[in-house]
Amino acid sequence: MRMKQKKTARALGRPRSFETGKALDAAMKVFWCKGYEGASLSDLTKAMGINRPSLYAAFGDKESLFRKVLDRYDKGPAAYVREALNQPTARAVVERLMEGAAELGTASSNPRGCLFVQSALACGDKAEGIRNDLILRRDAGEKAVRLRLKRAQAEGDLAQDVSPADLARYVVTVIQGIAVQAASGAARPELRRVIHTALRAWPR
Amino acid sequence: MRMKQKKTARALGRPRSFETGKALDAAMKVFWCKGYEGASLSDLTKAMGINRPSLYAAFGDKESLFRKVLDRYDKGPAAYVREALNQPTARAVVERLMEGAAELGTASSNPRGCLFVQSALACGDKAEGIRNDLILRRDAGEKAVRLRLKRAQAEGDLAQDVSPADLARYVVTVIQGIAVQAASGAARPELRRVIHTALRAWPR
DNA sequence: TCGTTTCTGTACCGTACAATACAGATGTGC
DNA sequence: GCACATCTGTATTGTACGGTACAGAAACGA
Repeated sequence: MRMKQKKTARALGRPRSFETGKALDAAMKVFWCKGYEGASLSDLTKAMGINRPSLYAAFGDKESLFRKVLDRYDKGPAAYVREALNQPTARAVVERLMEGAAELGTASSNPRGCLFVQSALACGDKAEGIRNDLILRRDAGEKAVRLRLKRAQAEGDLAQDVSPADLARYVVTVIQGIAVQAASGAARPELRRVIHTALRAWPR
Repeated sequence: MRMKQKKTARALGRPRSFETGKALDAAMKVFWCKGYEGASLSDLTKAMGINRPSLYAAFGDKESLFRKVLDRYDKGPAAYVREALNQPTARAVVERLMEGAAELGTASSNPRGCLFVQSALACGDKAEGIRNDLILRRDAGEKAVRLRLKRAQAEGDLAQDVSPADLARYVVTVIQGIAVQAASGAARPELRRVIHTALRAWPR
């Protein structure tokens, strides 16, 4: 019936004392450093600068908050993936993917490594849903690379005798290895040399 | 003074109702599946078939138990590394390393993935000591590969214009990527094709 | 048989966890 | 100014965690 009160989302009641975006970024860093299980609600509320009931009212429980953080990671730190997939050639796509992973994993403004890889590789029973979600997200990334390589093949940009599926899986494997290396403290120049070596496998 | 009572280690007092080796293997699988933090003492005692005070008497606290498990993993499931390093050529060494990682990570008799990689990539504050220990063990593996490649170079088995350090780090990165893939459910044939692709980077 | 030593099993401790109840604070609309 | 809606802060809940006290059981030597 009435369709007027949705425009400006007027604040009714006491306004929030924090920005949800900033709070999610703070939560992201905590999860990124400590993993899903390793991050306690006290860690989170302390980093976000809010207290527990506010967190629950704004983001739901810990699992719901983590999923919101994952979505934000997708659009923020992990946006380099989309940018890389838009490169004109398959070779450039893969180069940018690997370089982006190395840059993100070693950036001083972020925790090290990759949130998708290290949040719940192995976990207790309570976090299995999260773990499976992360597996799905990693698989989605691999599929996107595979489809991009298939397109490249259709465009004549990639030799017909290579398997886009195999090449995509190799690329994703190297990227995940880079994430582990970054989380273990590898420096960016070392990872650049790893990428240089990895690209020697490019089909010729 | 007297040096007689050490030969047969005669059992004094009530004997153990379990074999420490079997119990450690059971604990290994729990840590392998759930990670260091995700494995609770209840999970461990249930899988090991012993109760809590027996665990503490035999293995110390959780951290001490985990370190004993790591040592056993080194001599058991991870023994393929030493075997691979003994291959006659650098190329064979690297092939066996990658294949061993894929086989171990996807063996039906084991949990998936690699204990060293997924036990504590990211963790809470209490487990940081464990995390650092695992980083040191991974670094030690990389150093072993590097030294083996250096030896190969000295033996004329590896071209002089390649960097053993860079190549070793690439190999370890691929292996760690394989571990992530295996933990995420990748099948062995897929990983074999990843290895085939990865080996195309071998210096020619 | 008895004393000693070591292991087993139950029951428990203090702590930290994720999640919430409740009261007071702070804003909007009328 | 007043009712209402929403957020904040303290204080608390029940539960699961890692770790342990204590009593009884099972082996040995004398």
